[in-house]
Amino acid sequence: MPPYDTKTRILDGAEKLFAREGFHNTSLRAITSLAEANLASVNYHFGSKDALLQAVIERRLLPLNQIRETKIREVLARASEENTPPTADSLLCAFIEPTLEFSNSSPGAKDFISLVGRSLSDPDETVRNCFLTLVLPTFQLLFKGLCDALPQLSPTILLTRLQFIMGTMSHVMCMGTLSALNNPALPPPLDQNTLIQQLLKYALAGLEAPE
Amino acid sequence: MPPYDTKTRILDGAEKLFAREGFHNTSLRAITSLAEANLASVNYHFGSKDALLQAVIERRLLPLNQIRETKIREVLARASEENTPPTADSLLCAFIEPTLEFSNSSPGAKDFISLVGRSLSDPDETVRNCFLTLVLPTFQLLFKGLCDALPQLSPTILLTRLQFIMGTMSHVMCMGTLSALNNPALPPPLDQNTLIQQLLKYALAGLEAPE
DNA sequence: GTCTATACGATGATAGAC
DNA sequence: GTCTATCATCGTATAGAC
Repeated sequence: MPPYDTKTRILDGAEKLFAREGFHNTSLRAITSLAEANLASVNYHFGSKDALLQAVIERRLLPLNQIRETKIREVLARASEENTPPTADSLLCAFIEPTLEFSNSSPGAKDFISLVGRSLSDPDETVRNCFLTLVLPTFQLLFKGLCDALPQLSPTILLTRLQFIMGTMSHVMCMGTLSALNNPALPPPLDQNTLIQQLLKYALAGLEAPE
Repeated sequence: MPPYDTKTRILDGAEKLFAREGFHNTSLRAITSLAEANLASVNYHFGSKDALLQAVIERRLLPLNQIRETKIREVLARASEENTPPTADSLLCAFIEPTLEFSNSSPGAKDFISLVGRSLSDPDETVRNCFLTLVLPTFQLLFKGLCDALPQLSPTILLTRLQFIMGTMSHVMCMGTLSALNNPALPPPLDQNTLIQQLLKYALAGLEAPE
């Protein structure tokens, strides 16, 4: 691996291996060997394997959520300017679309996306909380916006459906590296751009369904 | 643990621990100590830890899928009797509702459901394939029925949306044992029955959205 | 401050005695 | 069928070199 600093080399190696092999199936020895670093340097720089995962996720998710929040705030500002409620479509778009652009921005980002997709349903609470804590502010912003956009729906129902959408998203994000349903009896899968477009349409219809 | 046979005691213990602690965080020693069996008996009866997981999943998923398939075939038969296409609503219902009844049928079943929810997005391909192979026949039956129910949608789009629904379902199934989004700023979560009802409504709206 | 070498307890797996 | 003994590998901790 190129001669940038050890900490970054470890982060890059861990991101790749965690996403491809899973957190628990990736040994620190595999990471340090890929990153050309010493085994003990992980504990020196990050403290533990759990903390390394947290660092891997934070490095990319914080900027991504910042983009999402900016876009959501833009939608809210435009709506308040025109004195109309924001549309659910534009809000959902502001949350989902940056994921796609981000995923195409670098090779490591694609690995990262599927890693995040999995983190949401990881049995280890440490892993889940690491992810949930980071998205909660963005999630709440989106939720408040949607309450204005769809006042005919109760907040409880809205929150439930928003969680459904998170489930759908995390599943789609995982599927990036999955070769799962390639069955000859079934039609071939869509490319990633159309997939995200379809996801938006599906999620919006489910969100707006009458109560 | 009661004196039924070792194999079953191991299956029960593994089911509970896999679901609660996750597959990789559960040691064979923890399972055998809970099942009051010897460490080596796992490898004797099942061959490996992976194979044990497969056995745990198969034991419950095969009967569950049989119920699902029976219900789906009933819907298809009724429709063909009346010479009308089946409704997407009744098909989706036949697939999703048995999950709920099954989950309430025994304490072990509830653990099992969240275990299955996770298996779908497990980074380990062995784990995923173990699950996917078992649902594929049921999935294909459902898919064919939906092609008749919603002829205005192309099979590719239909399959994509069906995968979205699987993602949503697996997320909901996980959430059973998750204490994730309990935030004071957000409304409290729904009970499981209403949750499934809402899931059905959400999934149906997403499935039927215009193309 | 960074990094290395090395050691420790726990894990999944297996071979062979009973 | 069951158990004991043993093995390689895992995450982690620490002492000390640069």
